[in-house]
Amino acid sequence: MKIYDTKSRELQQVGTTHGVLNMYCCGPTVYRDAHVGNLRTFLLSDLIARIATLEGMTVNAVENITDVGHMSEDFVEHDKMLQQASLEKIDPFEIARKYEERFHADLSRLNIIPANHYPRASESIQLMQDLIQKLIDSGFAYVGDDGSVYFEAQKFLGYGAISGNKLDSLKPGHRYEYHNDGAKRFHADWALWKSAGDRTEMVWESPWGTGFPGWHIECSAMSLDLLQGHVDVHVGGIDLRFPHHENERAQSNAVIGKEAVDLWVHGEHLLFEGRKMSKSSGNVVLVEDLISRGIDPLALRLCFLENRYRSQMDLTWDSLQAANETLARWRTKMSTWGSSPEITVDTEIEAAFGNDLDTPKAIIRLREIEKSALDNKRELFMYADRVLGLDLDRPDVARTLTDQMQKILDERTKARSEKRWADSDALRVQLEDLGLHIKDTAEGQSWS
RNA sequence: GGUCGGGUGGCCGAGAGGCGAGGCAAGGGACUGCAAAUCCCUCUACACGGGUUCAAAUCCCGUCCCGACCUCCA
Repeated sequence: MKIYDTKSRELQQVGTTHGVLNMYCCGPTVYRDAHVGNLRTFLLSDLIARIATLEGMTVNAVENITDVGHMSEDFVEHDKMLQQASLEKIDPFEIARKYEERFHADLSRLNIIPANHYPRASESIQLMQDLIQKLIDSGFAYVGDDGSVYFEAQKFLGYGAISGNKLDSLKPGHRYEYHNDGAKRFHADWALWKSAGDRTEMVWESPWGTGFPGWHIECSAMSLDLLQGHVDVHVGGIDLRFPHHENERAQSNAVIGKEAVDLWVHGEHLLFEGRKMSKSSGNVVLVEDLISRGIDPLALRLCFLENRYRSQMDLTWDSLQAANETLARWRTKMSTWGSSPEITVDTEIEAAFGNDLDTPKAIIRLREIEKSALDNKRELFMYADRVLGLDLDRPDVARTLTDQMQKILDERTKARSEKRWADSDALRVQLEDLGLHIKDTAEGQSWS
């Protein structure tokens, strides 16, 4: 399979190390629920893993859980984990565990296959300290007079290769208020270890005093450790391209003396009703919100798959509704096409998957197959679903009827047999108001 | 100011020099007691101005507009 690499800005063949595809994905920060935009990125790593598996590779996927650190890059008092903890009046670690659990539940509702490892930043402190020490020893990092340890950006040649930013053109304080506190030697230097200051929660002892890790170091530490020093594919949201991935690359490469990551893959952002989904825009949508509107979470997955992962996509309630109906129609048709669990490879779909995850094309092909006269539609759909993960072979769930529903259904059967159409129509409206879909056929009415 | 990516029919969205993707919505038809579901049909576009070419939505130049990132973010 080929995929677009942000660093080289072209399609690259996905490779393996000793026969295993080592993939690292920047995971969630667990101080709140992941919204559907966050989930789009995690779907991206799921797609890569599924396609690689389908192509016969073995996948070793790591996704970190950020439960400490990075939200306080510049303002200690604004640490989001600690803020949320004081808001919910529980221990910050409990907050982290709570939202981590909910994160896994959301992944499962979107049929995202779990990664092999979910390392927590808070449990990788020693790894990070080891890495920081190595960076100090090799002259890439220094201890500031504020007790924090900083990475010296200018020491790493090639800084900016992923984002295209150059150190010279990074203006200090272009969008944020730059505090020259004197500890950093250069404005683009970043903290590897932050001095605790007044903080008493989520802090650790270190050779440089009590403190907590900077945001970027956790990904270097965990990926180098769990993936034996080499990442074949590194996944994350487009916003992480700079500074997070730029800094991560500098740290990792400085430690191992070579390129730690082969391919950098970035997922574009999700807009909702025309605007970037974010807390500040007030348009955050959770998986819960879909469910409460009667939309199958896998309809969201279908919406995502109908758009290229590298394009910003505008999600709307209309598109979710349309996907929900398409999904229902496909499942109904699948059940009329038999019950075989067999798959048949469709070469067009196979090629689309291998060509930079062209799931939109795969879905177009699926619609074509749906309307065709082929007699192995089910097998072709089953094949596509290995990657699409839409549970296309899920049987219709039998609805449980309430006594009231059963009573109205019985009345309507009677009315229909007596050709009292006005009564029949009125009863149908009643049933529909109760949430049933009524179909009248030659054999009588059916409901779902 | 720097770095990315865009502007395609009522809407969403592929395509990347020549055969008008597809979906949603809408309208018409078949089916139905009427519906629903399903199936069939219909409509049609490439931001603007130049240029290259036998041929441009696609390439080149210019203009306008939009979004993202530039030290919080998936």
